[in-house]
Amino acid sequence: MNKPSSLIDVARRAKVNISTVSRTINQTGKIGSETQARVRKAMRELGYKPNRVARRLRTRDSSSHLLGLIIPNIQNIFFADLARGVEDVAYKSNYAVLLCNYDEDEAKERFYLDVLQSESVDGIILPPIHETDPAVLQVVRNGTPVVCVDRSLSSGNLDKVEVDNHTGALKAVEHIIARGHRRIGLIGGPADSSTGRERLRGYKDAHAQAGLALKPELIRFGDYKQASGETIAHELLSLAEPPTALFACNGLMTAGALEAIAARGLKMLPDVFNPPLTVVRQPAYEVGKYAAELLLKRIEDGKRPATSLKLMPELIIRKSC
Amino acid sequence: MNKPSSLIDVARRAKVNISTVSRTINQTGKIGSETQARVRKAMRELGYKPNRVARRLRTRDSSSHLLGLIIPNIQNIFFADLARGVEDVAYKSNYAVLLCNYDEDEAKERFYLDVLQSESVDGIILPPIHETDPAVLQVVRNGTPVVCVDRSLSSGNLDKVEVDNHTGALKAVEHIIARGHRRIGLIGGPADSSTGRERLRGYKDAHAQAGLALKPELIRFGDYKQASGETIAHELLSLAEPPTALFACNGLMTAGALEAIAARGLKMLPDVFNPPLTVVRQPAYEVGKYAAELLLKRIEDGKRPATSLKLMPELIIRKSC
DNA sequence: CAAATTTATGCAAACGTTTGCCGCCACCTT
DNA sequence: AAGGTGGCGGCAAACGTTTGCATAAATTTG
Repeated sequence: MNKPSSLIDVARRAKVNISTVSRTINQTGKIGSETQARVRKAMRELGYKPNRVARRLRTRDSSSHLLGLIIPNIQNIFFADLARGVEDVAYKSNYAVLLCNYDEDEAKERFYLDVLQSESVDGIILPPIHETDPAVLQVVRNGTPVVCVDRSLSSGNLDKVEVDNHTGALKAVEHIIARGHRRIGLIGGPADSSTGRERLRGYKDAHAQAGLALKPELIRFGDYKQASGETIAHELLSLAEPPTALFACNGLMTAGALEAIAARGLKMLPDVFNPPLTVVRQPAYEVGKYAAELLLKRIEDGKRPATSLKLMPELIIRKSC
Repeated sequence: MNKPSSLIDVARRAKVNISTVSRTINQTGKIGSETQARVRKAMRELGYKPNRVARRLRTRDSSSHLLGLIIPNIQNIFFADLARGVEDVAYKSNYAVLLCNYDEDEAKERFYLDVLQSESVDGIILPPIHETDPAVLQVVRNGTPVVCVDRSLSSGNLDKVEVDNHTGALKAVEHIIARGHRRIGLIGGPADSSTGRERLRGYKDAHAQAGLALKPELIRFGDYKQASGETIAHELLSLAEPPTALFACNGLMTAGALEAIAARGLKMLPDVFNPPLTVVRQPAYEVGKYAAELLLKRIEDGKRPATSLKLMPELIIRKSC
């Protein structure tokens, strides 16, 4: 219950002014070495810990050592990995991370953007809710450094780090084709998401490269949630001429599709339909890591040109399930 | 780049003193309704957002509207779910959550405890690194509300919410026994973790209840990581008289065990060894939710008696893999 | 050796709130 | 008519820092 010691306590004990203490801590200004030693000793004896809140209030520009991370849902492994990447580089630079889940809910996103600004975070990392997100643009206009991840913002040239979804899908479908499949079902992402569109493009390009015609009945769009993967898989497998392989556009829909396959598995001869499970590993941790690095650089130098990173996903080829 | 408006700006525009504005916002003190209306109008017009940092600096006691959450690793689904539970109730009460991953590293834990105190969080939720965690006790002594989750702290009667690991393991092993298994391999948690010990006790009690003798060679301890699950599963399956079922003490070790089984699956006749995959679902989200609720209550009333919740895990019975 | 410069430290304002205290006004009560 | 009461709102201090400016001492310079 004893309240923590402040600069004043340290100053009193070291018989100096508080500004001297502040300057020894921050290594700013000229302070004699013997004075510094005395101050340090006092700090040690009192167990002094600087108050980040006061510091944050005082210094408008950077140095608040706090980052904001706004993501749809931490329960999604992609964002958990991403968050971990952010947190790791933040920790290395003595930054803490304020985590916000916004559930693709614009009201929640706005609330958190307000909170983060109100907390004077040094910068914010987030996947914009859609390509022209006015709330985010407002924040950028306020001068808060922002790095976009996963998705991007059409206007405003911001730092961003994305995954090359087109190439990822392309390689995956190429691989499926190479394994001899000719009828590949697509469980796509929402048509209005950039990630969904890019993956669709990869699917189509792979077909084009192989000289394979697209079969419209094999192409369906879900909403990135498990249930839709299951539904669509059922639909596809119920076709008169079902696909011999499926390409699902994210992890949750893949899980749903596997449920569907398992449910039908009993009724089907295993070799009639034995889908090879190959996954496109999103470099989520790396996305977070690079985003945080970019953000820290921008915090240090607000004038540097915006850089845009595109990370390549990895194709992981597994045996059939 | 325009700096945000402050109480002063609002006060000027509404032609009142800043204290009047503050009091209208916080609904404290007596302010006439027409004055309030004028103030609100000014706030709206200026797009005023209160500065949480200044507020936090000023008010030592509670009302900083910030919670700290320190967990081993957000990539662990258990903690991701827990974090989500915390965040959801925090959001409902207009709190934000500062997330810290400490990786079971004491230095990191100390760093983050310092940061959280330095940020004047209203309270902290964490699984203590071990049962007598001096750093955490120090924080408690400083008067910061703390709620323990998952594991508990031996001394200091704190609010805590845990999972009933003993019953969970007991029910799971009972279920396995009921399915006719007599040789059940245990892939246990670390012997020095309370969760590991409790689950071991459940395993043993289930055997005792069924009048089954324990076979020491079937009981092995891992470290809750995937690799150890795989290694131990291989060991167990290599025994002259292998177990007919396995009970792994957490999700990652289960995954490792499944890898091992899959790797051997080709060489084994499927009906010789066909482990039923039944899982004990930890109510992680609920743990986080209740912990946050407890914490908010304690923030409101520091004198309330410490309450201790024990949540029951759910046995989810699946078909064999 | 006086003047100019550098070095080391103190002083006090500012960041944006909250809040105890005081005063004003209007309305009752004797 | 004098005093009391209560509603309303202003004044200013405080929270713990950082930092521009002033100043004293020490050092270099001409």
